[in-house]
Amino acid sequence: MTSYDQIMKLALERGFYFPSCEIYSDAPAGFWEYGPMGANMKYKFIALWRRELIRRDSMIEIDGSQIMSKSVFEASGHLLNFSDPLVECKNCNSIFRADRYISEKIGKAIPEGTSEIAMNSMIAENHIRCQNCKGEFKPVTRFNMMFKVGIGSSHDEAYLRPETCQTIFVDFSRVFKTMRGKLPLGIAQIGKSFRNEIAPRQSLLRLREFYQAEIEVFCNPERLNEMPKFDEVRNTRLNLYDDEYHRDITAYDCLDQGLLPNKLVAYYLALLTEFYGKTGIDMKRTRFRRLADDEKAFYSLVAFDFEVETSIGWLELVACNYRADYDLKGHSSISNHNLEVIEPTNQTKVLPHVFELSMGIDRSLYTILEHCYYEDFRHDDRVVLRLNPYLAPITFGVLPLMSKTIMVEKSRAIHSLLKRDFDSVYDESGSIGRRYRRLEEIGVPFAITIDQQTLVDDTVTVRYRDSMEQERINTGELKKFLEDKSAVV
RNA sequence: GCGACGGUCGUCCAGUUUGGUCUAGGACAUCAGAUUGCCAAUCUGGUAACCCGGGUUCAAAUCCCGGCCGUCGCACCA
Repeated sequence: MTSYDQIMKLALERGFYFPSCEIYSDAPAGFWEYGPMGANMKYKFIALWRRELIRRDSMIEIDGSQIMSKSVFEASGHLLNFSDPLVECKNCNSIFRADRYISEKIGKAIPEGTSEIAMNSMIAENHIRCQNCKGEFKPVTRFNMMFKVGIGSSHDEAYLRPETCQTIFVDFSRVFKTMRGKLPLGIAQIGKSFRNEIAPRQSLLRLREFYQAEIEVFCNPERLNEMPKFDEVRNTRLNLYDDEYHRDITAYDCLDQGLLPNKLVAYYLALLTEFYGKTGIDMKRTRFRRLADDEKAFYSLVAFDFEVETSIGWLELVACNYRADYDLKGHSSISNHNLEVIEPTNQTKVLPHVFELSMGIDRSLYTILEHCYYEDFRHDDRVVLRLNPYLAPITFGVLPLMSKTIMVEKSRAIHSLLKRDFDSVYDESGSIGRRYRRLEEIGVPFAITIDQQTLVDDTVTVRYRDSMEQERINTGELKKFLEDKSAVV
């Protein structure tokens, strides 16, 4: 069984995630639910993200609408660019990407933005037919990956946002003013985005409805190397990959050797590296890959994907795009609002540029599960999810050594003292060994066991998931003990 | 979206070839009880499934058609 299958099995059996609407046979692909364990883990992942990125860098966070008006996506370019021209064979229904197919057949490049009409004439003039069955093609159509929705009784045209950042851009002016912003400023958002993928696959890795955590750093393009806080991360080590690997190289050296364009970009890539280092992902299996021009999104000037190696290959977790003034310029022009801000040092107006860190939460959670999954062949092949305590969906379990004794009553009392401060479970069912194994499998880092001695001196044992070692703790000190042990370090 | 293959308890699998013996079987998991009392012990009992819709037939998990989902390949992935 591959690692992906093992994680899938664990997710289904233990309530991390499972298909949406699964009791109905018309449940569409690409929609998944987080069960109790997955939802808890997601909350903790977000808490870590806030701590290590938002608070650390003094960013500000908003929470915007998922449905946005048509004009937003005219301005953002998604109505035009976020779609593919397709041709379909009348005979065998094969579907091809129209521009690429024509260009392949006539040996000439088809420019972006070529109209459907023009492409239809090219097909006719060059007698292009289906390569599978020689059938004729239906007229070229466009498939837009945004979900269209109708608002109100008149069904006014609007769309589910295909990326969370568009709300940040349209809110930028008000947020910047009301929060007394100064460049560079990170504005962040966590939420759902929606893309009508043609073929969603692999559970959490390619969804039609998914969580993003996006950070848009607004900056003055003239001052990308004025970053005093860069010194905090100058020795942070990154893995870069362009034509060749540059492993374990400090942020400072990346700049020095011209591998990264400026201090602002280097600073945020380093910050992101430090964040992911705390998630339990094996950083030796990660890299920032610089994208070639033909791989980049239409709005991106320079792009680095933060990728991680998993059982199904390299997986993109974060897209880091230098979007320049693409978005603010577009929104400014379509909305007729001036989105420039004042640069305080010389009182000049500037339209900020944007460097974006666009993180896929679902993919990140999957990767954490996979990298933390461990089969301990020295102890009955036990399965241990070695999650960092601050990301574990459950922090501890309370277990009476024996059921049907006064230990049960004592255990419940101890659980009551702690359950409001932590995510926890109480379990008296089955042998003590079986209960430890159940907790290990869902990554519970600590097991508190109430035994004979507890009744005598009010101490309990705390068992560590990974080492299986135990230590005795006074019940009065448990809360502090657990807080200390599950703190982010 | 195309093509190939597949879909049976929470999970994995048997049964489908050759329709009836399937009131659908097993393992693990889970629940209750007994027993034990610090690392998946044992025993007893229980809960629990034929992806959905239509068709053929005296009879469908099994054959046929359509849909949905999954895996892989192609294409797609702003």
